[in-house]
Amino acid sequence: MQLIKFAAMRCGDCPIRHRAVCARCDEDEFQTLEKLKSYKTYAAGDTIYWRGEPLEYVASLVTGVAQLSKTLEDGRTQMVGLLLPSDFIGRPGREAVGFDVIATTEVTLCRFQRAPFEKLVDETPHIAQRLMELALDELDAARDWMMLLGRKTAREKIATFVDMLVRRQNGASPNGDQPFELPMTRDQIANYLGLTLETVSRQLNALKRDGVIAFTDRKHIEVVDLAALRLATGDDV
Amino acid sequence: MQLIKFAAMRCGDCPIRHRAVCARCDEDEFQTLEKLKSYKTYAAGDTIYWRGEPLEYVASLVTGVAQLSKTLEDGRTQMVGLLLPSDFIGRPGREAVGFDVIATTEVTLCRFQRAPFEKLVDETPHIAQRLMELALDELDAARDWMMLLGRKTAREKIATFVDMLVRRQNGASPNGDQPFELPMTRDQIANYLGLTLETVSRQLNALKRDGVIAFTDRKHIEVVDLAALRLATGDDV
DNA sequence: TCCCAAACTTGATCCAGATCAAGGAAAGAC
DNA sequence: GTCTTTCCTTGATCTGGATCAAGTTTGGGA
Repeated sequence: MQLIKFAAMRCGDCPIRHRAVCARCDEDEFQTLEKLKSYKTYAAGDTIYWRGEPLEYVASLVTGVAQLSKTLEDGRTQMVGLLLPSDFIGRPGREAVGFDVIATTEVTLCRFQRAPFEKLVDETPHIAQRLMELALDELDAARDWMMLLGRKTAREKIATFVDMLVRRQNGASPNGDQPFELPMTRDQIANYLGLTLETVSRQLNALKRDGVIAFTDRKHIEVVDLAALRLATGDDV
Repeated sequence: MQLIKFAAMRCGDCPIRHRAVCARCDEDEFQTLEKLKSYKTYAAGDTIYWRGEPLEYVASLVTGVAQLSKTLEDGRTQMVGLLLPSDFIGRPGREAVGFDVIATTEVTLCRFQRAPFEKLVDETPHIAQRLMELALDELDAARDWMMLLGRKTAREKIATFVDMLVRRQNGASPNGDQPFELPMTRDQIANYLGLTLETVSRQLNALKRDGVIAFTDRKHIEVVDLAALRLATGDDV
């Protein structure tokens, strides 16, 4: 179990140290955080927070993938956010969240109790600023997603999704054509893109037939023609 | 021309004084803002900022309605935000915006040059906190919009849109069945909801036929049956 | 007052993606 | 190993909303 490994980890060794909410903290501030933090691991499929539930902890996502999901009265669901390592859950001044937070894969969080964390935010401009940046990044991502959901075709949606994973997983690497992981099932992808799982399956296979991508296995994709993929997103350059 | 009227306005008399970015400012802070601010009015249809253009000013929207719009390579467009009075344009640490900002109706902005404003934000926790709150409100709205764009039917989209306008225009009033303004054309509504203008027209008239709403004229709607309207949004309670 | 352009409505037809349906492959469980 | 369940693929059909195509209303300008 990973819990033990993380329980002993010091902030200085943390894999998300330079991207998370604590990115700009100095040694003193880390000392405070060390005392406040606790790790917790969730299995794939576990609900981390229920919509409307009072938020006892805020947290950084250390490893794994989690999703923010909304549900309509009749059960239709839509993912409204995807959390990757270094993303933050919970906001200053918000007692609850307006969506369910669900572990997509196994997930480890670095958690802080909300009340003491908010006190820390008030006293630490570094952290408040970083929190603002993270919120603005999410807002930009949400707006791109609105464009995708409102106006893109199924093929464009899939291409955009694959392109996003390439960018986030390969980081700065130029045009990494090494295989990368699809961290979600077809059903979850459909939920993210406002499609059905059948359409996701068909469009992924269409991109493969057209020589844009290739599968290693069902969960691993390789981009064969990055230019074609970018073109297929429909985005303006 | 309204310019003259606004040019002379003091912050204390401002209609958006208690909701805008300056909501929690004290008398001293207002003195600083008075020196920094300038008003500017745009005609309906004018572009206030172009996507990617360096942002010389940040601003609060004082009167009117503006839209944030994204465009795909082939010209399809999607609104990704709607700015109503007291909403803020431009973010600390962002040099440019990722969308066009367009005046939907005639719009008056209260503008601040970006550099001195950012300096002020750094020195004034009130303003930084308020800016964070505004960003988080926009993020919540964006997420509701993602649900709408990804999973709602045309009728649900229209009902949700009308419901939102009722809530924002009637403010706290219980179930205001006085007529209210549709601040946009059918085409703009379509762009907001990820529909076509024909579908917007058909669904608005369907809601009228079903006795949910009534038209005073093409730009003014009255909610006849608020419970039916809320039901038609498809939202969970 | 009349004209014109923009905004809106309404009808007919089409199609992308949903829905319905039936197997097939992979990954745990025992 | 084999059983079971979950995940994925593929095919057939259906449908909500897009698209195409006329009109109609409205309001602003000369």
